[in-house]
Amino acid sequence: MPVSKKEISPCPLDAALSIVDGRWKGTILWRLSQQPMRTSELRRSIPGITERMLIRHLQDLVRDGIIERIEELATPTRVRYQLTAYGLTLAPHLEALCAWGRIHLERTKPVNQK
Amino acid sequence: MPVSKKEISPCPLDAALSIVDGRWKGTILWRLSQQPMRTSELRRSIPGITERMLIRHLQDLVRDGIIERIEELATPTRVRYQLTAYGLTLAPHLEALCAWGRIHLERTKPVNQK
DNA sequence: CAGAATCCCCAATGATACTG
DNA sequence: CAGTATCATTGGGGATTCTG
Repeated sequence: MPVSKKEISPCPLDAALSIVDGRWKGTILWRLSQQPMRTSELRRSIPGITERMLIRHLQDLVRDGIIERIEELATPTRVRYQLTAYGLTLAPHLEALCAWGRIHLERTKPVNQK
Repeated sequence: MPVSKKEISPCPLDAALSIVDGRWKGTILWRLSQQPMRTSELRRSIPGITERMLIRHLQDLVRDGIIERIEELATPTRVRYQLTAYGLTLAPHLEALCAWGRIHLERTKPVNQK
């Protein structure tokens, strides 16, 4: 039986990583950890993402309790996404990784000196 | 042209996440951050992983400079893998995530009370 | 024992059109 | 604007076999 991706390893690191597992989740969380954003703002700020994946990932993150969906009252539907209190407990670790990633990018950059 | 997975987003968080992106990389790094291990030890300690993916992921991590491959002198080939100095700079962040993951698992556990 | 080489499937992602 | 519904594609990764 095909085991769903993260079930056979009770490794807590995998549990955490599964939250950000998805082509665009890292980027999305990166933005939202800076400030709450509306759906269209997110889409525009993430070049290349499709509407489908944006919504899908946002729903995943909502389901996991990391972000929350706020409907603003307006005639054209307006929705804002922002980190939850729980999401805020994860954010610092992602920021740390982010800082490491910056160094990693510099370290890697010279390679693509084509 | 199909953009290779992590190129279009210069998001440093994604850069860091790409390192641990792979079905078993989290688990592998988790073990190796505890202690250096031989290939067969790793395989035995990670139930479910196939030889193919173990080797593949190990090679990825070596290429990324996170771990290093040490050939021990012995008649039956013996290889040991361990974190590099660079990998050691990443380890603390993974451990932090790991700690968060433990909490997350507890938080999630009640759901699977089948 | 460590690793390479094939074959192949399916879930994740993309593209696109549609709804309230 | 936010979200849904389909269909097509792809590459990650599982199963298996082979080599030194």
